[in-house]
Amino acid sequence: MAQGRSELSIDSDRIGLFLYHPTVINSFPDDNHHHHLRHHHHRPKLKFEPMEMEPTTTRSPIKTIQFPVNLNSTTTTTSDQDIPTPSDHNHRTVIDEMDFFAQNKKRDDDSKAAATTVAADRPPPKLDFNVNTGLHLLTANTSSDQSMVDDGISPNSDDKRAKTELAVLQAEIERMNAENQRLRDMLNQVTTNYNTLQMHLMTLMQQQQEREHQQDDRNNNNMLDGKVEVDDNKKRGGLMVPRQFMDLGLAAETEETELSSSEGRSKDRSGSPVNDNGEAAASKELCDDQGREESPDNGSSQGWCGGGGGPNKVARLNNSSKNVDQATEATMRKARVSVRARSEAPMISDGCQWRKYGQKMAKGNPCPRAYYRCTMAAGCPVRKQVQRCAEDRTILITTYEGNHNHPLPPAAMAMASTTSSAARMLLSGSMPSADGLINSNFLARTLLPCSSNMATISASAPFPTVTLDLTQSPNPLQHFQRPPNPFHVPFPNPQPPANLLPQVFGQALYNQSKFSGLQMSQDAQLGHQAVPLPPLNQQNSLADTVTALTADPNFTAAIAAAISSLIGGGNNNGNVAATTTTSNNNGGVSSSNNNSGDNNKVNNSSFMGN
DNA sequence: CGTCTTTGACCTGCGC
DNA sequence: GCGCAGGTCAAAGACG
Repeated sequence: MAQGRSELSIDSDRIGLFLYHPTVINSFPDDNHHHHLRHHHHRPKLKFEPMEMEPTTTRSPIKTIQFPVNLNSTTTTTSDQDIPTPSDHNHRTVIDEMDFFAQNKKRDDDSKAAATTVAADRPPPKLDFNVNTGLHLLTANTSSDQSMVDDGISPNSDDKRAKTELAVLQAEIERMNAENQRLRDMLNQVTTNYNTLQMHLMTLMQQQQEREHQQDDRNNNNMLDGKVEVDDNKKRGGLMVPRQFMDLGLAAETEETELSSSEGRSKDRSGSPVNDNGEAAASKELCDDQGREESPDNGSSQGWCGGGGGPNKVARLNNSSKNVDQATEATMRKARVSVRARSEAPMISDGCQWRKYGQKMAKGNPCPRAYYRCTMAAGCPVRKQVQRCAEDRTILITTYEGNHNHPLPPAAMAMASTTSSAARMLLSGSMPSADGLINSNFLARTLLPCSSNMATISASAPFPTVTLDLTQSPNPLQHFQRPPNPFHVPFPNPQPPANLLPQVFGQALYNQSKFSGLQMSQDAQLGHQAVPLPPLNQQNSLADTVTALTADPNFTAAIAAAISSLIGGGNNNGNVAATTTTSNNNGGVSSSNNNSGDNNKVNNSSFMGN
């Protein structure tokens, strides 16, 4: 809570209309969405065409035929082949399919719905079985079965026809699948780009706020009223979020107020800490004050109920759940999204409220690592670690882990969606591999189009981690990221320390070397540059797209609408789903006895604020 | 007095 | 089995 208060809150509402359409809270819902999207174009055909649509001559015979056939055959046909029983049902289904092909062969005139429906009544033609088999095979995906049945039963001529069509259908299906995959990738790219843009906007706004904030502080030093206002904000704490919800287009006033409040908080904090010793205290203050950059990570762990313990506890929680989900959840829970950003402000708020539950000196870094837990909802599993970069303490490294199990305020959506997207992609790439390796190519290409040097993937880390480096300005957004910032004093060099880049990119390269993606060779070539880059054409096109989008004042609305329509408003759903799962787990999680109580209190307050 | 932060202790996983 | 490091817990203190 305290942090929530002190955090600089950035009104993301202005940035995106996602607010009401949180796209990425949960990875699973997204997956579903993607899946849905994947087949969006074709599925309807599959379901409905067989009966009514097929006959239509307007469509290409191949497309219309393919899916209808598959659907019909899947359930009934499979049984036919497997068990060649002369049951009426089997014949009927076969007949349907047969007629369907017959139509194709004959042409379309006869076809129409009548063909399918009527076919059921007709006696099964001789060839039906063969054709049916072919269809069935397609649906079954097993070529072996197909060949077996075809060879044995069908006459040569018909069999050849069936095979030919089959081959055509298969090719078409493959093509469709490829197209679906492409569409999925495109959607991911668009989503990620959008999220990245949001993050950049947040960063920019934060910097601007810092400026304003400092100016306000100067002014406020002479004006007590200003402080009073700040104090009010502190007391309100959670109200900040509600305000953000309410005022999508917050005026500078709000920001200033929040900023000033954040300063006050930072002061409070600096005073509160009991110092062990001079150095420690100094480092703590430095880290604590500055170490609040966030991005609610939606990593994607539905099952992770966040209760106290580490993976072991997670396992315990998931014991009751499905085994399959276990592995997935565990993997997802491990997925982390790290955000690197320069920030002199005491903290940056993404709209979430956090409670600090621990601090630890990490090896190799003089700055302590702070552990925060999301307190916006009871049992929210999301945690974040905040630590300053050892090489450049002006850089805040915030690592998010877990998935929010509650609706996020608009202010939190930007970071949440960004991190969740990154985590989701990370997981999507890593899931197939047992060792948690990541398809860095895909992810990098997805993340990088907008900012080629912003995103890195680390598979060598204990957990699959995506690092979003906001310390560098992406090409398309340079004008964005580099506003004259008087408060950027400590950072004469906007670029990260020279010794830092090798680590980040070297890791990415190392990871890339592990993968044999389609563009492996390309990445390898790019590897010399230590910057994974997407194909130039893709890069350019995306850059242009991003530029165009940014130029459009309504781009966020357009994107949000498009994505939300595609995803089908999974935001809240995802949250809800996560909540239910979490609630179950919470019992176990509550192992953090006192914490649970604290969380509840905190939650109440936060909700009241909301 | 309630809430939040601090911080030492504890737990767990991992490598040797 | 031991030690190390990361991560978490929870009592105590600080703050409003």
